Amino acid sequence: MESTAAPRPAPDVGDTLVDWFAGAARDLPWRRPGVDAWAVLVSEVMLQQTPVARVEPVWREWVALWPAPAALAAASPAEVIRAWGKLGYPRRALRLRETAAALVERHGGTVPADVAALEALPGVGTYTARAVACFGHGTPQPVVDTNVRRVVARLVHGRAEAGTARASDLRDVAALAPADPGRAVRFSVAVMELGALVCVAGTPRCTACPVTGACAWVRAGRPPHEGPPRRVQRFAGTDRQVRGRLLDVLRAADGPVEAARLEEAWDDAAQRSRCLDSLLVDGLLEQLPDGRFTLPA
DNA sequence: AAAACGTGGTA
DNA sequence: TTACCAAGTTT
Repeated sequence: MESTAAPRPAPDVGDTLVDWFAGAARDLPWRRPGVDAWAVLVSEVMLQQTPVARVEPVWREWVALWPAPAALAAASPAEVIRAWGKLGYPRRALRLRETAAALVERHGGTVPADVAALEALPGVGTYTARAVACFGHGTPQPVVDTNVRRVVARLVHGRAEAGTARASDLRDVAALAPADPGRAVRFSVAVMELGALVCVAGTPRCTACPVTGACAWVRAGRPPHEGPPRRVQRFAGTDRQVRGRLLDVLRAADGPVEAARLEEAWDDAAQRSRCLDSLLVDGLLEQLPDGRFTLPA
């Protein structure tokens, strides 16, 4: 016992974040009460590398069209690819449909809460599996996405940027989580939200941060990133752009299209042909006996 | 383990 | 205008 005024113990970081989240959280549709694990799974897959603002309208459409795994499993690839719109990485749409079929076959048309069972689903990796268990089923799970890796890098390790994903990230967030299960669940979203709104990649808003007093990076004087700059992947001129253009033609068309129509989408014949092939291999496209191309029925 | 995989908003 | 970057997964 100190005889003088003891310094007030720093409030627990986990609890502080949960309390901050209560007032600062965005009102996102998949966070509303009554949203089931399937709808959460759909949102998580759509949110893989795609910003919230673009996901919202498409997510509403999907959960209205296909409110359960069985409904999506019964849809055709063509319907699913069209409904995916321009969210990007359309293989996600196909995999989500495959996941729906797997849920019907292996889990009675329901979404399991077990992380290993979730990770066994196509297009569901370590992040998504934990996110679905945690946010979809209310099972406390440490969750590590790009936001969390950045928050951990700064708050815990005092580094400006997260490097490549490390196995220790999971342990690092888990160490901050409140013991109470309900609060632990909210903590997992709260850390992501902090990374999305405050501890952002560009210019972090440390003055608005609820845990700036506990931040190792701030304490170190916000040192800049050391090491090689992370290079951003090019897009213009890549096969990704060509595939996007090609698929865009098919999505817009009412039915099968002539090969000539696709030639207008990209000049380089060799690249166009290569991309057409890869789209066929991926099951995003189909070629009819008459040579025309179509979305897979 | 690096690279592929879409798209569009923002600084 | 270019460059960064957004709730990753797969090969």
